[in-house]
Amino acid sequence: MVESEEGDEGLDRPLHDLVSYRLARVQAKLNAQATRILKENGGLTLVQWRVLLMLRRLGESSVGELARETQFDKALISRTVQSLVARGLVAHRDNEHDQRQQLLSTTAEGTAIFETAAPHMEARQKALRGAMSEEERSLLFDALDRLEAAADSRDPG
Amino acid sequence: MVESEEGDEGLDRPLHDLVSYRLARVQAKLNAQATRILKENGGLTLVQWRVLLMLRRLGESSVGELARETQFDKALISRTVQSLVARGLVAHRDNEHDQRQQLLSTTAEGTAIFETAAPHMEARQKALRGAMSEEERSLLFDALDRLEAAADSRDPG
DNA sequence: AGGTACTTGTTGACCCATCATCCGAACCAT
DNA sequence: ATGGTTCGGATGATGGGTCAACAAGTACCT
Repeated sequence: MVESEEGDEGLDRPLHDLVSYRLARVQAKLNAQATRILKENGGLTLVQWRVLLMLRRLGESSVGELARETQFDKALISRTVQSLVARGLVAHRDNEHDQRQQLLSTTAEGTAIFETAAPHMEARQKALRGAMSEEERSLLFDALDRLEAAADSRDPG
Repeated sequence: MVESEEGDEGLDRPLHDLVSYRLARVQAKLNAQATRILKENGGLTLVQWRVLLMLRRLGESSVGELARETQFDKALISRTVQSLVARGLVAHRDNEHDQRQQLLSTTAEGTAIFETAAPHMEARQKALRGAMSEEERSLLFDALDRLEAAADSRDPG
């Protein structure tokens, strides 16, 4: 049932020893921090921010493209784009080659809001990178890769 | 506007280089994995699982205690406990010393469901730990600590 | 006792996130 | 062209997660 030496391998460990728990905690905090920064500097939500960021990188793109690139659910992107259009931060025009999709782009106002938030988000990203050395970050990313792989396996046992 | 040497310090990096983004991705996957395992083995949600786990560790406890120990919001715990009571997995009795709180404990059925899920969750936890060496894990945890600290600072610039 | 402040838990509102489903458009067979 | 399949996107439902407001209980203080 369990390897002979470790009766409390999993569930009786203190929470701060559990990988998944620690990651969840840190991620929640990072998320909260980003959310707060965005709220205070332009009033974007995190997903709205990511969409604007991605539009800025890709130029005119469709909902599907944004979903793929941001790795967010297409339903989430669809709703977020609607909110951005409603706020006048994103414009859409028909794609004459495919009536199913609309091509999205940021408006001048969208760019303005983006640029309100951008320096703060850049500073944050820089601070996060600064919390580790190059070596550590590469090690961290490596470990994350392996965790991600472990999370993908269907039966972890 | 930006430090002289690094025009693309933050926002133009590919997403997989962004710490917050990577963590979010991995955490989402781990979460999805745990959610799936629990759904298929007893039908608990992740929060319900954590509550049952904590009750098993702490014995009879209040909503507030559970919130503190799991580090979840008390509102979330409150609602989760309600769902567990509705399903008959958790029992409550009045605390005669403090009329505000009820003391919660798992029922026999709650324990049974917990034990259905437990081996799978243990195996998962073990697999996650196994994805790294002791050294790497300690390094990872260290890095996470610093990220957490960075996330706590109010202005990251 | 009465007043005040703090604690405990519930509720409502809101956003994030995922899943299933549905619809119209597009593509592709025969 | 017509029928089937796939694709792009929208929508509804559900649960996670946070925050603010609130009611009731408790504690303290005089």
